Amino acid sequence: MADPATEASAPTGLGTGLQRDRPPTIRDVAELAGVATSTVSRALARPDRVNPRTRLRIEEAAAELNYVPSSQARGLSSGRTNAVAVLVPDITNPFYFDIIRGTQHQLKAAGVTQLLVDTEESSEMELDALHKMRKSADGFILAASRLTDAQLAEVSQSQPLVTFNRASTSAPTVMIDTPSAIIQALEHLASLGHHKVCYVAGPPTSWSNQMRWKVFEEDATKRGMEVHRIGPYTPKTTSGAAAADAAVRTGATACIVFNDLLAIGMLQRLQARGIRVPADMSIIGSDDIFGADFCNPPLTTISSPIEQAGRVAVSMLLAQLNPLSGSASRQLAVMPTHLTVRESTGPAPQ
Amino acid sequence: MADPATEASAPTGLGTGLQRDRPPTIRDVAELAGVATSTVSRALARPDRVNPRTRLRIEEAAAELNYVPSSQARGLSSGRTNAVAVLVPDITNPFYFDIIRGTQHQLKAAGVTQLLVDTEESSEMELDALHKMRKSADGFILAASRLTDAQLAEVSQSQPLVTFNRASTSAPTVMIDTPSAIIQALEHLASLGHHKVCYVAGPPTSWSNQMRWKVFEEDATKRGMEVHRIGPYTPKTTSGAAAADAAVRTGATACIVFNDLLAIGMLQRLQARGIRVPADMSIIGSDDIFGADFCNPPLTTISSPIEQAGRVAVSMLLAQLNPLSGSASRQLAVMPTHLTVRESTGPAPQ
DNA sequence: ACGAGAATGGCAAGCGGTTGCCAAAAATTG
DNA sequence: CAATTTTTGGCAACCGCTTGCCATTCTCGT
Repeated sequence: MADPATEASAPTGLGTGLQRDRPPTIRDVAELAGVATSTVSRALARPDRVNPRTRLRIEEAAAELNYVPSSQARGLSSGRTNAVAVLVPDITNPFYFDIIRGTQHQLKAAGVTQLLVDTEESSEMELDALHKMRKSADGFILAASRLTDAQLAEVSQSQPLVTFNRASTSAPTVMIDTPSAIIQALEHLASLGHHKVCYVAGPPTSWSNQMRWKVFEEDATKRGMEVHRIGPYTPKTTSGAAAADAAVRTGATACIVFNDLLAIGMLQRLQARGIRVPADMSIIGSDDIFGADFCNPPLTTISSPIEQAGRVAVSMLLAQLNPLSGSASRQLAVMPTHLTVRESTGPAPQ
Repeated sequence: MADPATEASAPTGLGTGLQRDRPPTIRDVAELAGVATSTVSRALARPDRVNPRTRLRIEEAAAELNYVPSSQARGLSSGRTNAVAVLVPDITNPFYFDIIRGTQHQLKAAGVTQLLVDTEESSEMELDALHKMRKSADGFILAASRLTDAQLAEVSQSQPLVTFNRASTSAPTVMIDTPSAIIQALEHLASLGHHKVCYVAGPPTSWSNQMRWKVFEEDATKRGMEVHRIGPYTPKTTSGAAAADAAVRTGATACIVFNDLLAIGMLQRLQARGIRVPADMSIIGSDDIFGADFCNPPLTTISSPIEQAGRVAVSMLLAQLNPLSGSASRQLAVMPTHLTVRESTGPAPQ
């Protein structure tokens, strides 16, 4: 610019030009540093595209003005939003808190904003969010998606996403090694002498629920156990009572329960009814949520690094967003599981 | 525009112009509806500023194109972002889950996006987030803010915010009625014959911690009780062990604990040490978090409608953002508390 | 010392909306 | 039926930043 106004810039403010009335823009920085806005922009985005000396000047100017770029404007022109939406079926469920924690952590590390959405176990809300936010998020993480394969395939075509605990051929996925987990659990029960086992089912639309049942049935049958199944139940502690009653009625001596929430609810009901756990009935939960270690009795459950899963999901998504040269990004991550034996399982009665 | 291109618009797409290659903009809608972009914008924002017939045409066009306005662009030009940031000290803490749930719920109802931030109990991170996000959020909800009064005052000057569980004269606040809660708890203990009571303190920077202690000391002294105080402890179950040991050492027969997390941790430790609760020692927690009802023994605790508090906070913030004519917005909401007596409290020993 | 190529930085055209201002059209009034 | 007021809708200037393209300026090689 021709204006030599470089230093006579702030008759309004007090002191060094801080405390303008209006938040500083890139233009203010440019002016203070005596360069063009484009240069400022580049200095901030690709520091090596600019002379170190200039960059320094710009950085000082930015610091002095206390400049913060507008993510809005940046997004508008660049097309990126620097935000990722995390869709969970139920904010209320402690299980998802772990994954939220994981994603939050990793996203923050990458300087990306997390947009948290509760889809209320509904595929419609899920689709809706996916649609409405397509412009405000660069990518999505779908935890325990309720979408059909077809929907998932379609959606994943138009926007980067990774699914968690929901197999998909169309999008990168991070999964919990459920089959192994169920087998470990059955092995544990078998070793305790249980012959009649019952699967307490969760939401029918849950992929992992289906998966668990499938493996359960296969493996338990293979072991020559008497197999029962009850449910579906809403995965909340409040559904535990009904589940407990139904479980008792099957005559099974051990239950593998869709998740810990439901399992804890069952524990409460069984205790209320005077049915001793594990003396009369063994209970195995799944997820090892907060509380599983201090409920009464402490719950034997299938543990896995959920929080880490969240982090991995983010990594996979970010890899998809900024494809690095060379290495194709991973399409599938399987998180290991292990059985955490506590006090809700014991030898079969008799 | 003079171009009579109104209907020859989509030689690229298939069928009715859906499925363009590029997401439709307001311009596409305008063209399809045969109006100016400004009209489309108004039709969507202030429907009564536009002729019902025109509006209908526009809505149809928008629907056909599957148009979703870009929040980025909208934000850029309007200055509003339609997002609110919720800052919590620790995502890991179930207490905050409840409030997050509440804010999430109410924000969604208002069509506002929630930006969740974990400040890791640090005032620096809090300030930083406040600063960095000032452009990307219309307002802030600070849960259990760690800022000093001065910082809070300064920040609240430049951006709309409401604090939760942190008194402030400079910003609207929603609080838990702690004094009443503590008094109820002490009353309960007194009625059970306890004379030696101990306050188990949480983070020194926590305003509510200070508040609780103050009321505790006053009221317990007034009742002629022997008052002890231990801590500070990190409000996590893992700190419970140390807290339990220290508590035992004071000789107190009952503890009021900063929060449930810590209380549950203490319960575990006491059990491990063979100290019976409540026979040997009574424990009262605070917050009634998930798990307080099924830990062992179930925890007597101070309950309050946390989730509702989150909703109220959002309402107060939104009222601040869209000042309705007339009614000045509320500056303070105090959520009621009550003691939920479960099994961790009982008669004093002897 | 001269010319080629690399490094640096400016120009300006957007990105997709919003909104103040104004003109045309419609409704109301005398 | 003309004059006036109210609606309705278009124009165009931004909002703050990014980026393709091009003009300078540096660096070197010879």
